[in-house]
Amino acid sequence: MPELPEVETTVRGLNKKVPERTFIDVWSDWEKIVKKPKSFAQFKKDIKNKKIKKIWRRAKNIIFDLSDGWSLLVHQKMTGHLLVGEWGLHNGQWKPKKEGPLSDPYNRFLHLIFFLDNGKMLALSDARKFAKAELWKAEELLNSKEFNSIGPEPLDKNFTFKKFEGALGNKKGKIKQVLMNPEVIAGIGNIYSSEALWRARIHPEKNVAKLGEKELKSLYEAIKKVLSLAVKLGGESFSDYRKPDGSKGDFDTERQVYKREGQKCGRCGEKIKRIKFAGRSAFFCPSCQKL
DNA sequence: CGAGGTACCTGACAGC
DNA sequence: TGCTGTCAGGTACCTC
Repeated sequence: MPELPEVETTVRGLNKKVPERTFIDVWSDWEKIVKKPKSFAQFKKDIKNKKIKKIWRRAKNIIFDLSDGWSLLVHQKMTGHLLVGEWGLHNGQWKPKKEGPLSDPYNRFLHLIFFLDNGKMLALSDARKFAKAELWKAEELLNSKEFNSIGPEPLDKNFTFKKFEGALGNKKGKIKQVLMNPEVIAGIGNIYSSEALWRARIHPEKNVAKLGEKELKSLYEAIKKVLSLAVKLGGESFSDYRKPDGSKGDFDTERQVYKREGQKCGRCGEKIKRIKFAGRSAFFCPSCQKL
């Protein structure tokens, strides 16, 4: 699933394509994907004729500011991604109208499609159906508990080292797990936590309380660097994630440890290891990242 | 409160 | 070929 760089890439792509467009209709073969309002029929009714103003994100949530003070929130979760293009229905299957990036097999799991007033469509492809869409009154969303419990944005200008230290605060537990907690810092998931820790030469299982000032500083820098590099490259597409035009992101060349078990560390040549804790895989170099 | 497990789902792939 | 098991980018919720 997309992490911060992939979500940011999606937002930037959408902002080039859909502002000023109006929703004409919505289709779904998995109505449960809409969590708010509870009834899909109501969702359909509510979103009709709403105009898209701009798209932004908070953590991994994508928010469409709509006319009349409404907001559409989409979370892509593990395998979801938003696409803009044109599809046609053939024997119950949506097929892209033109050959190209949208024909990529990972783009074929369309479960929610918004029809726009220019003939194009905004579609959510999601193999695992974990993604969600919610329609909010903008003010209600901004004041919601879930929205306000999200940690600071690591690419914000005001995300200072002090703020980073403050976010980690007196957290206990393994650093990788803490980095992935959305209430601590926004947007970091399994890939970029592993990648940042490799760059900072910190073992993923190191206890937060045992990190020295120097380690914290290099981790802070590593997080900002790896995330902004990934944004610049349009994110990671080794699996399901695709940009809004259906094409792949280019972070793959920079991937040092994630999903590289058994391959050589780009720094010291040692074999990358995979361990499991907190129900997730962690990848690291046992020689560069010691406990 | 923290840690750990489960739930939500389906597809890709490895191994037999 | 086809079956089985493992793994998957997230996060909410439950229990101990």
